Amino acid sequence: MGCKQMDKSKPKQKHKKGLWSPYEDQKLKDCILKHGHGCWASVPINAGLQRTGKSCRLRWINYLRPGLKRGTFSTDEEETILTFHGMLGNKWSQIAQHLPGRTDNEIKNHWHSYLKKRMPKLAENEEGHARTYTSENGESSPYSSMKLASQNSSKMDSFERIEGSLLADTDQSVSANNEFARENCKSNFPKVLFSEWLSLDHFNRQDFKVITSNQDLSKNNIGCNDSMFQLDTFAQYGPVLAMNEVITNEINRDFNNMIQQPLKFEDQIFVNDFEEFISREFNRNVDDVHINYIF
DNA sequence: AATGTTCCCAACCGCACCCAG
DNA sequence: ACTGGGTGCGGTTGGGAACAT
Repeated sequence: MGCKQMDKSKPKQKHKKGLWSPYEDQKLKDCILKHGHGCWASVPINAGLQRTGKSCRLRWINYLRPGLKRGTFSTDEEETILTFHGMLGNKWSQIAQHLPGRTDNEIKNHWHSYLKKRMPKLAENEEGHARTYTSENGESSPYSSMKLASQNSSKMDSFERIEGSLLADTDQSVSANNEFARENCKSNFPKVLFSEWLSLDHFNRQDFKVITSNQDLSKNNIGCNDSMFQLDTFAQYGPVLAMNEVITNEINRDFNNMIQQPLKFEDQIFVNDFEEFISREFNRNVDDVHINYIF
């Protein structure tokens, strides 16, 4: 860690609280777009904001970060929340990893506002043949047996494929899941895939190559045959981005300048920069440059 | 229209964890 | 081994919008 930009000799500033103004948002956004966030404690100083680094981080993650979905949750998203809440309990950040563009805070709020209230109904439907599932913290989820029973659903399939080895190795699937989630948080599991302007149908071993800050990995070609979820094979390679090989060589230098460190979730801002960069440099409509998030 | 109540969401708070010194 | 700073997470709260009376 070690935030070298911090000036510890500075007298304690009175930090502003409460809602963020559009002006503050812009300042924070500009600052992070320009410098990245690096050490959050230094962000308010760099941005000239009278906020704590913690507050800046929260504002960025929950509101300003590119790629965030706003608006109401789809039925599919709600289903996902219910499914993973049944498995993980109140592990909002882990649940959020399965809902691209949604934040843990948003999911948590949605849960308390809507989904929790639906639980009694779901539980009623389950009455009589409920096999209560107990999460790691001892919470029982009356609806989770239903969810667990639906492990053949596509969502569960994809989840299990990603976590397959762990789940297969133990009958303590809950702890395995949590262990995986912990590891997943710590690891540099690929967070983003540039599919560029090709559809995923074009996604194959020839078209794509891995770019990484790790030189040892940069030689590897990694691809997949048909679906996004086979990208779990990427996991073993650490931080990766995949993109059309046609543009790879041309942008490699600029890309490496942009990303000096392994990717973190918050580094999606660089992705956004990169998207603009591609569209500008290669005369593509920015709408045709697609980014797919992998969780 | 005025007032009271409920609901939702953004943001804060406190704690745990990690890591460098 | 200990300490202190930074980060991330989950619980909670406060304010404002929407709704009811």
